[in-house]
Amino acid sequence: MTLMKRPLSKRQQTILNYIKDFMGKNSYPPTVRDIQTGCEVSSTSVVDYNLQILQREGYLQRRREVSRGIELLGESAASTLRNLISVPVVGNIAAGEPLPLIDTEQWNDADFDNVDLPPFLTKGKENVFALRVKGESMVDALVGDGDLVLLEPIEQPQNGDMVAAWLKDREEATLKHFFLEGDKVKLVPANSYMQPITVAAANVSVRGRVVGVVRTM
Amino acid sequence: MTLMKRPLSKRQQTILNYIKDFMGKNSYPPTVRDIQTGCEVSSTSVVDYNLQILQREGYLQRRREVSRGIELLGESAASTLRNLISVPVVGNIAAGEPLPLIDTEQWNDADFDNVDLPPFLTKGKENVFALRVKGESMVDALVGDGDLVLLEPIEQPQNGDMVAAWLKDREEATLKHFFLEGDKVKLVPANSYMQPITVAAANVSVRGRVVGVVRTM
DNA sequence: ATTGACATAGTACACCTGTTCTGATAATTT
DNA sequence: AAATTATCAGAACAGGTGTACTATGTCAAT
Repeated sequence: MTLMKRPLSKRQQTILNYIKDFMGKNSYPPTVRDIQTGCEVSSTSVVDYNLQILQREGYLQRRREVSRGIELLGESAASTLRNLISVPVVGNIAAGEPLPLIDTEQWNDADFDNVDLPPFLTKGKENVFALRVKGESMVDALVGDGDLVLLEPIEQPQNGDMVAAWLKDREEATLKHFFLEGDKVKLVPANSYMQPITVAAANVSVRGRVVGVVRTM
Repeated sequence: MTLMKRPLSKRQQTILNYIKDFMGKNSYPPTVRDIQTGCEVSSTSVVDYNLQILQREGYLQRRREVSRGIELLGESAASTLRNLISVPVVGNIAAGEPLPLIDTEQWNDADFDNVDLPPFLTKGKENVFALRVKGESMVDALVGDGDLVLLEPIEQPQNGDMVAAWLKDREEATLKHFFLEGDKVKLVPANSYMQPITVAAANVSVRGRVVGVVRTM
């Protein structure tokens, strides 16, 4: 199963090590000329030549025409850095407060704080966003003040999904399990000690499906 | 103790997020012109101007005359550069089930399932471990079946800490806020609608302090 | 109205940087 | 020995890239 790599020349080893070292120190890759002087090579073309080989042999990836366009691959990549997914905290969720409207297209990360989460929390879903829970009104959903609720923006949930919904007549935001029954919707709290409510379907505006909850103390 | 940073303008936020995003995807920083087009700025000088501010305010470091010479600092770097932290799921927590004893020294990651979490969830604490909640007996702590409770192994909590404790006489595991009152311990549920209990201090075996909760649906 | 700090635009320059070209040298194969 | 391949050297080019300069607009304080 081990990939059979043809052995690297001494110069190629030197260059590869230099790149690792450089990136460890500088947080950006070296230029061809950085490598040239750093490895005491007489010409940029030699560096280019050996970089091509290193790329062909799978040690790194180059982006053509891009300065410092070197990416280390495999073991060479010291640590897998980008396994975190940035999720914008687009607003709050509280019983009496309107749910922020999410426009997936134009949400500009700039406007929001972000939290970085591991992929298993976002389930690989696109466009996951987060709401910060304010107050104790969501205890029936087992979420408390300050919790972060992770939501996937959908409007047509499956029965049983936990959703964030806005109840128009009550002017109330809520987190409940969703069950469509004819032209009515039954909303069931996660805490089974508490009572479900049933409301007209037209009265429920589903803003997203809950994919996770995160709490820090 | 909080550092007083003057708030960033919307454009500065946009640029900062763009850099984070770019570095997450590309393993090298963007150029001024990458930022210009990516953030839809009309001029490189505007990017340069705002980068100077971001540097002055401590969000990043620039290397003069160096292409892509941007290094994110502080939390900005933390989110993109730091690795996920592997946390072992050492066992279950259920009312009627004994809490697994944690031996920090000899726990071998190999023996357990692990979850990879972002650093902000483990608060930089050492030896954080996780317990999987079984059953509905912890609803008073706002955790439900299947939730993951993150714990820092300590035996002497501060008053107010939420702890995982074993009540010897009842043979019961519980998650409650801890308050030492003389030779007794008051255990207060997170859900304030429910009643605290007071037991003899000798009867309480604290196994860890809760630092976070994670739920996926 | 005037000032001044802040923010943005447009343009230009000088150097940086990846790439290419030509040629040479060393190592290996035939 | 000849041919072939691998590696290196030097130079040059074209576009990339950080930076500087001037001008314009915004907005609050004077």
